[in-house]
Amino acid sequence: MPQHPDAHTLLIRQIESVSRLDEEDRRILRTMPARIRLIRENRDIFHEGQPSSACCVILSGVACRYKIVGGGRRQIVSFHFAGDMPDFHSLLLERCDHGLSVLTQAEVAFIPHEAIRAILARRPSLGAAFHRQALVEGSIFREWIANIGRRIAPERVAHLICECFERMQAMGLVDQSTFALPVTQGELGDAMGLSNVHVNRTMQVLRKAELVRSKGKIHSIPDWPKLRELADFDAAYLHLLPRPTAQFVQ
Amino acid sequence: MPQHPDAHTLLIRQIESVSRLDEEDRRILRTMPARIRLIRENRDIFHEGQPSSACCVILSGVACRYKIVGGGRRQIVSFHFAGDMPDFHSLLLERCDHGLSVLTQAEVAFIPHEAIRAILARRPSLGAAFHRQALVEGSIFREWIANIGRRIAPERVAHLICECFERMQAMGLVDQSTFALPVTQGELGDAMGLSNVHVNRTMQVLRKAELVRSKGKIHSIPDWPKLRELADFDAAYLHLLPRPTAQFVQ
DNA sequence: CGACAATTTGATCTGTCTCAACTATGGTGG
DNA sequence: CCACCATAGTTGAGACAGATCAAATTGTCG
Repeated sequence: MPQHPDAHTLLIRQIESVSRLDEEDRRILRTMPARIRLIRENRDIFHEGQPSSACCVILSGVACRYKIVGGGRRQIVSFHFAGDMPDFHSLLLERCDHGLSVLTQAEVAFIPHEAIRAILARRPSLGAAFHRQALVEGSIFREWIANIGRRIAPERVAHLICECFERMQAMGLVDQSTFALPVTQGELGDAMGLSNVHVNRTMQVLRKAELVRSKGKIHSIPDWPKLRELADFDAAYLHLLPRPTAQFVQ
Repeated sequence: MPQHPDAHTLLIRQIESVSRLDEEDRRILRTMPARIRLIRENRDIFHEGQPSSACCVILSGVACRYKIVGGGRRQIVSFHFAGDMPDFHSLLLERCDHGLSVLTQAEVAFIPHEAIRAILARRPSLGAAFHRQALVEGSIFREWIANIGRRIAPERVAHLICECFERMQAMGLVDQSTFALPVTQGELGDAMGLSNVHVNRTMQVLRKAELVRSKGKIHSIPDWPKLRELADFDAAYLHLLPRPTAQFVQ
């Protein structure tokens, strides 16, 4: 299964989708030790309240952060793909206010806090890069708030699809207009504040309008401008850097 | 009107509600130049897309960040009170993806980016404090996502009230169980993804249940445990430090 | 006192949820 | 290779939370 670049390459690629690094930054990032673990579908990487002594990097598969609100309802607050470090915050915040779990089988690398602290102390430019990551993450959260608060279901689902597409594209996880989003409709619903049933009906609408074509969990977007328009999607909030020299050939 | 501590004191108080600073940190923060402006009700401090060369600190009044989604619907993504610096991100992110406006007349201090960059370069501990701020902000955003996505109106409104209460209390803006939230019901609705009408009806429910008592925009909470329970509110996500030695006497 | 904004009330409409059944689909063991 | 099972997707019917529209009432402030 490990048919993908190593942990450091993925992490660096992800950071560089948003921040500029120089050769020395990359070199130092590569000095961090990483322990790899394979995690089975639907397992938690950590759960709410749990302290931790390492940050993780998703190498393959999809993870999500979620909160459980009164009555056991679940809200997914973010999705994470290869290269993402969903729990940098554990380095600076003691109590974790949410869970992190894996929606598909996934490989995950763990980097000890001390290793990260060490490189941050040594290289302020990396501190700034991680700080920028946190700010971009905040920006994405704001967009989700607007999406859930003020958009009706079709726009909302379309918007999420656009976001996943753009983020995965930045990581080289998209082939043409086709990408894998191995997430059930129920999970999509938990992310968008909708029921699984309504996500299903909404997806049908999008498919009938030829805005999305799906077989199983592989989706393709035949008409990006039209989807984008329906979704009211503007990628600016992702703060992606213009693609470097454009070769993500692994 | 300026019946409040100065910009630096407020900013320091706010940072210290979440991060530990030492004497030297505080001293250095006080060296930053701040230009004060009085901003009239409902004016923008900046709007989406606008670049900026200073960060602002709210000294009095209430500000909010908002996004406009297709069709002109507005979503407020955060409220800001005295001491808050709602646009630290402008230091590290070029394009701003949202607007910042003032809901009441407000005094706002502007601190030039260079001044902030200078102190961050000089004092890594302050960099970490601002980084922590960003992470806490992210945590609050996540809670808003869960609140809007998965809670029904009464819980949702109650939760927002709890959050404002706690945050304002941490800044010494609460008297007993009474605090001023000078925000219209329409604005509350824009923050919670509800209509003004429905906020109105929901507030009536809360009042009838004796969970909130309001005269105008002054609210008090007669039974905190009960409100907290209805709201499913757990302040952990605010990551507030245990109140220092407890004297916020200005 | 007048004017304007905010709150409140009523009536109606609609998006989305819930519940429940049914149908694909993919993985597993015989 | 197929039968079986569990999981996810799909469909239908009914209920309800919350939106919308419009009017009336209550501040609030010059």
